[in-house]
This record gives sequence, C-alpha cells and structure tokens, in this order.
Amino acid sequence: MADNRPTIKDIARVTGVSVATVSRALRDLPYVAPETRSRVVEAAAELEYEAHPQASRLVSGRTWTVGVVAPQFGTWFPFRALGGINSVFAKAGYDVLISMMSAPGDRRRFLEDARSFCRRVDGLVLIDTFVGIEGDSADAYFDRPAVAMGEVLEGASSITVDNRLASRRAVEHLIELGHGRIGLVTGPPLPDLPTPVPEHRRLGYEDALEAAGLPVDPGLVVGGEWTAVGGAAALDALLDRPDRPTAVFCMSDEMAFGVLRAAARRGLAVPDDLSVVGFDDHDLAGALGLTTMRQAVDEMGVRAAETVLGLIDGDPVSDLTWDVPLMVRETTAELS
Amino acid sequence: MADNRPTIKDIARVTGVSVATVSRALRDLPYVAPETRSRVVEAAAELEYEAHPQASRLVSGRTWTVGVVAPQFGTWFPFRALGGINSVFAKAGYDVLISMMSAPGDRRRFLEDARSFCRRVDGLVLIDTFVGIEGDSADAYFDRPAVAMGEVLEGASSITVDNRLASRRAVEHLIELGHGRIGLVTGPPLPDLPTPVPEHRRLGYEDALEAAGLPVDPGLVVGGEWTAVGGAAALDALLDRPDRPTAVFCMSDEMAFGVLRAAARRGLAVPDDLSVVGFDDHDLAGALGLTTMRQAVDEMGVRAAETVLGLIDGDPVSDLTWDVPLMVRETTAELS
DNA sequence: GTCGGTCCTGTAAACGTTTGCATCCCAGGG
DNA sequence: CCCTGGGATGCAAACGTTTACAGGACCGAC
Repeated sequence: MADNRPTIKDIARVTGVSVATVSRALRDLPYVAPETRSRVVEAAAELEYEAHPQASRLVSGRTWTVGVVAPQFGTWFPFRALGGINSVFAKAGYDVLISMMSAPGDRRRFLEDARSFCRRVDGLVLIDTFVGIEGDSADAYFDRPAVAMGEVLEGASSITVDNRLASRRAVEHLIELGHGRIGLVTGPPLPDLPTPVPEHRRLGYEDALEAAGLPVDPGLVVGGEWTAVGGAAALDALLDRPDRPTAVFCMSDEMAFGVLRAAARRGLAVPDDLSVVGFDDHDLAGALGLTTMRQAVDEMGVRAAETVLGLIDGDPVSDLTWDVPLMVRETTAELS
Repeated sequence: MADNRPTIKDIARVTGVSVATVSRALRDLPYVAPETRSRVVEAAAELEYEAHPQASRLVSGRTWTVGVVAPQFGTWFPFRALGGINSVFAKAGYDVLISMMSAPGDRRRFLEDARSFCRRVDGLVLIDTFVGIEGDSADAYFDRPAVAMGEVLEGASSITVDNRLASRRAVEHLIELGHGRIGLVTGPPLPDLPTPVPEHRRLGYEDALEAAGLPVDPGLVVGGEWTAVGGAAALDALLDRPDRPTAVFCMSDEMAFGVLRAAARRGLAVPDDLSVVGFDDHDLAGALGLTTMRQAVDEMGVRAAETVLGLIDGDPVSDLTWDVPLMVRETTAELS
C-alpha cells in the first residue's frame, strides 16, 4: 500500500530548484522563467510525478471533487442524469463522489451529515432531493455551491421541469384526439421523500380537463406503485369500472409500460381501443413506441454539472426550467 | 467557503488535554483514561467536531474512499450494481468515487491514469471493465485491492457469472419445450470494449443445440444494437427467412423487449407463435412477463463491495461465480 | 548613480491531522 | 524503600503540498 511515488521534493532535487518553484511551474502560475518551467515539466513527466491529492487539498482547500446525491427509486432517471453529470466533471478534472439514497431514512441521514459531506467536495448536485420542500434554504444544510435538479431551492441554482404544464400538455394531446374520458395513473407518495411532483402532475391533468370543459372524475384517478407492475394494476382497476376511460395518462413511463402490458393481456388494442401517454421518455419508450413527455435527463445532467462549475467560479445562482416536449409515437390515436 | 469548523486543537483547548490525546480518544485507541475519553467525546459532540478529512488522509494514508468504475452502456446493469455497492460502503463509512466510461476512448483513458485514481481510494470495484482481457493482471494498472465484476482478473478478486452455462440453460429450456429452430439475437461488439461476453453466450447457445443433436444454423444468429430497437430489427431479420424460428434467445432483456414489440407488430402472439427468453432480469422483465436468466445484479454488487472491504482488511484474493437461475414467466410455451 | 519597478527564486510557515517517542505517575514485587 | 513496568499523557515530527514574504537580479527612468 506504500506509494513510493515521487514527491515534489524529488522534482526539486532533480531540477535543482526549490519546491516552491516546482509547485508554481507545474500549476502554470506566473513568475517562472520559461526555461525553468520546461525543465521542471520535463522532469515531472519523466518521473511520472503527480501531486499528492490529499496534501494539496489540505492546504488549498480545493478538493477538485463534486458530490452527487441521488435517489435510487426507479433506476432510470438518476443514472441517466449521472451519466451526463459525470461526463462534464470528468472533462473538467473533477472527481465525482456519490451519495445514493436507497433505503428509507437515507434522505434524513444524508441531510443530517450534509455538512460533513460538504467538506469533501467543492460543490454538489442534488437530484430529486427535495431539500427545500419543508421551506429550508440550501444554506441550512450545505456550505458549498449546489444545484438542485427537480426542485427549485432557495440558495441554490436549480434545473427543473414544469410538471404541471407538461402534464397538461400530455392530456391536451389526448383531448385533441377526441378523448373525453381520460384516466390518470398516479404513483403513491414515496416513503420518506416528500415530493410534490405527483401533485403537480395531477393538477396539470385537471387543468387540461377543466380548460376543455370536461368533468374531473376522481374515479378516473388510480394510484399504484411507481413501477410497471403498479401501472398494470392501475389499468386493471380502471377497466373494471362501468364507464371505462378511452385513454390514460401515466405519470411515468415505467407505469405506462405496465399499462400497455395489462391492456394487451385484456385483449385491448393500443392505440385503437386505448390511447396511452407516459412521462419521462424512458430508454425503452422509443423502441416500444410509447407516446410520452420527454425529459432529456442526460442533457439536464450536463447542464446541472456546468452550472455547478459556474457556481464554483463565482457565477450567481440561477434557475432554469427545462422544456418537456411531447413525443408523439404509436400509443395514441384519434378516438374512433 | 471558509470552513470555520472546530479543529482538534479546539477540542484540546476546551478539554485541557493535548491534541494527541484527543486524537486517540476519538478514535477509540487504547491508553486513554475512561474519564478523559468521555470528556473529549462530549466536547467533540458539543462543538460538532469532525476530523478534517484531507488532513487525516494525508498522514494516515487511508482515504476511506472506494472507487467504482462502470461503463455506461445500457443504463440498467451498472446502476443496479452501484446501488448494492453503495449501500455496503455507506454503511461501512466509506465514500464512493465513481468513474464512468461513457464515451469511446474513456476506457483507455481510465486505464492510463488508473494509478492516479488509485491514490484517492483504498480499494476499487471494476464493473465490466475487462482489464484482463489482453492478458494483463490487475497489478499492471492498480495498486489498490480490487474486485472485478464481470470478468476474472488475475491479481484481483472477481464476481462473475458463467455466461456460457447460463445461455446453455436458457436454450435448453426452449429445447425442452419442443423447440428445434431457435434464433439467437446477439449484440455487436461494443466499440472500445473488448468483451468476451457475447462470444460466451453464443457458445452456450451452440452447446445446448449440439447436446440435443440439433443443427447449428448460422442463419439463425442475428446481430443488432444492444437495445430494444436492435432487438426489434433482429427479429424482423429472423422472420424474413423462409424457415422461421419458433423461439428466440436474446442476449439481453432490452433486446428481448424489442423482440416482443416486433412480434406484436407483426401479429405474432407470444408465446403461442413465438417463445422468447432474455438475459438479465431487467427491472421491467417481471412486469412484462419475460422469461429470462436472472442476474441478481444488486446482490452481486453487495457482494463485490463486501469483498473489497475484506481485501482492504487483508483477506486473500478470491473468485466467485454467481448463479444465474432461469425465471420462467409468460413468454415461453411448448411448441404447438 | 540611485531609485523603483518587474521578474524570478528561495525560505519557511502554514494546513490539521496521526504517531513515535519521551515522560510522568503509580501500583506491586522484591 | 527501591525498582520495574505499564497505563496515561504530552511533545514534536512527520505527511506533501501551497503560499506569504523576502530577497536578488536586472532594467529603464530620472
């Protein structure tokens, strides 16, 4: 475990200059003679020198590390985001530290030692963490620049989507196709995660109906787990009603996949007998032909990472809302 | 950005002992009087003291961080693994640093500065990195204990599945159901990732056929992207042949989903007209009723993490092969 | 020829821990 | 009563950087 790698002293000895000069030369600081610099750089390359991370972090205070905290429900969203986030930070020379919230209680636990986490990073991106939901500002927990994905958070930058508007659009699409009885497949509140997202999406659903002068029937709103299984169960419940909906809007693509499956099982043709629209644009949505609202998660991740980088460099806090376009594919059709 | 958090000196001053004693007291080292220890612990709690991570890392050499390197193709597998891995390390008090390989070239790049990465971690888990494929041992790249998921790697512990055997089992299942003409949907070699996995799975497919005395027809082996879209295209190609297969084995569940979709589009009923078996047990496989070979990725991740912890504590290197059971669901049936 | 600048370099003090070693105290054995 | 030894503590030297500060060399302007 002993690393016998060269230290800055070795470079200094080899090149015959002081450690201070070596340090300056390697970090491209001014006041180093060109000739000296090149000698140092050469020697460093020769010996494969690299500054000991912990040492430079200790004195400079910069960790060159960013933290990403992500929930683990639904594997798709956070991982895609992580991909985008990681690519940006890797390119910028930052390490990425993750803190995943998999078990109930993890969120509280994370928040409790957030300050400790902050010490290890220069900035952080919070995915669906809903820190501000109880009215807190980011400063209540973090003393590093942060950007929140999925919520607007005071004291931090944010990248969000307008869930209410996007849902409204989704339902309007169905209404334009002539549908009047439209089911809503919603997920249950997540344990331990006080998210307003389902609420907003439900409101958007109602907005669309009301704007079109259609009745809002609570019986058409069915909840199930945030999974394909939950979606399937929800559709079953919906179809057991006397006045079946001719279309359903699902709060997530995964639930929509379950709906598609349940429909097939019942012998209902999609989209002829039932139109379905989802939310997310899951990796599989395109291939399965699901009409859905597209959250370009990886791009949002990229943007979030860039925003963190900006904050670290002193940019002011900003809020960005990301567009959620409707992707019309093959699970929606005019009411026959 | 100034952290004005208390240092060990503050604790020392408050309690009237030396910093050395504080350090020992807080780390549960021997030779601290019980009364002294409790005074120190109390003061530390009072001031919310926590050792500065970079400082203690610098001197002790322990980073209390582990690295996880993961590919980003197919979002499902690595993220699931990451979940399992993370939960173990979080519990053990380790930070998790990730290095994701998203772009072609990332793998080489990672390997090139692996030594630098190692300096930041006490150990690492390598997911589908295929370091050893060119005959290298782990020591060629890493000077920290490592466990490889997905390949056996000299100098590191490993957690793998027997892809050949598992594939054979999958195909045997189809054969037992009476199928004789069995298509194989395979993925293309991944750019930049020299994996033997598709090869092994193909061999297993052939093993099963040969053992049953069935002909191996290269025309029944069709490649496509490792995605649902690729799977759909592959099935189309397969069905355009004069002597269609009555069953297909797909090298991944995502491809299988595409196959299911393409079959439905063509009006083929699954499993009545076509049996399909996948590989992975993707999150959606259960809900969609896909018969598949189950890789319990999260559990493998847990085990991998535990193994790293063991290696750090001096355990010897070990190799483990994980069982891949057949999950019979609703996409396979007896040949009618 | 002195003075004030740059430009370059070195010295040494941080940064906040851990840890080897010395010291002190006290109990118990001779 | 002295000696021994181990428990409890403190002192100070690491760990490998960065960086404030102090010079020294050189140059142009007065």
